[in-house]
Amino acid sequence: MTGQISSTVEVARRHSVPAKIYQRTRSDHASEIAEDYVEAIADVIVANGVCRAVDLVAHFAVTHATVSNTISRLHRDGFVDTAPYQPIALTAKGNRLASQAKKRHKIVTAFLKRIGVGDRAAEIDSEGMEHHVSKETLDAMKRVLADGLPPEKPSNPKLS
Amino acid sequence: MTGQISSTVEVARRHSVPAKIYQRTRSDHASEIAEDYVEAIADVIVANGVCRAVDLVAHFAVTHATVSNTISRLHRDGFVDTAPYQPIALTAKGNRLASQAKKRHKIVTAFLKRIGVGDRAAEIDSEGMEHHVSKETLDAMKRVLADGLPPEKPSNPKLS
DNA sequence: CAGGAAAGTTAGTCGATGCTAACTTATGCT
DNA sequence: AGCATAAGTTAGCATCGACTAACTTTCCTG
Repeated sequence: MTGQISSTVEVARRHSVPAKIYQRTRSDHASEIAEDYVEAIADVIVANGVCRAVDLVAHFAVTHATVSNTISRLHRDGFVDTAPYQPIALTAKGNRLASQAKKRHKIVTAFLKRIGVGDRAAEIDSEGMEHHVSKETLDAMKRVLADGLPPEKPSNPKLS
Repeated sequence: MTGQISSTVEVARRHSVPAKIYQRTRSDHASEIAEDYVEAIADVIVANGVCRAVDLVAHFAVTHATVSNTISRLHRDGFVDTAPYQPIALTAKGNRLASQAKKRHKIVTAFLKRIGVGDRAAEIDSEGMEHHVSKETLDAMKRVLADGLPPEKPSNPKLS
């Protein structure tokens, strides 16, 4: 999966930024659903004591079959602990991922609200954005929440 | 594709926010790649006069085969205009999407830099985030860029 | 202008994510 | 206890996005 990529990236270095970026974007994709699921599972457990597949069916608006498949993958990848017809629990690994995702999610949501986005849109957008926010950006958001906007950078003095 | 979703969403209304959100996330997914591609194609055309598949191979660090497939889909969906062994042009529809994506991308990048994210991370994160930013959030970003942070909402005065 | 390299296409494969349909297991209610 | 309904699983299919391998077309260069 990495063999001939290096050469392609090599070529791409002549270009502005990209290439590597899209690699990242793609591999992230895989784990986005994992994050969404473990986060949801954690929420349901808090709310109901246990999490059943049917809760996720409702949460994600997909069919039972899809949830079943996805849970299998999560189980295969060590995020959840479950057995046929049993409730779904998080493993340590799953729990770590869930709480990390939740933290990030909260910050992004709070940040969006802080910059003037309405509650509803903030909820929705943070859902999509959270998976693409790097540590650096997250830190910047935290700083803004705590201290407000940083001073404007002197990068465009010639413009004024 | 919509038949039994309505009933599932119905069920989901008992829950907090979700359900519909994830529907959106999924259908967005399809168009994310379309956006990335038309944006890249537009850039390459500006830079080189024409865009060939090989330019996209470099840009996205994927194989020729993948680009070929993707271009076929874009053609099928009316975003690009091309023929075998010919350069790739954007249709009116493709152009519209490209310039819209580019605009959004620029705003997100500028915004991230403004809140203190480094150039490199701003480029990378905006790539992933741009597809998940609603008009409302985009407007909020524009306002911050123009006028700074809005006054803090009176929602948490008890906290201070 | 011929031949080879570069560019592009096609065929076949894989995994993720979704679906429907059909089946099995569990539960709950009378 | 016994059956209907709810919950969960399995099988089979489709699409997308990626890959490799093999082939074809273009185009440049000697």
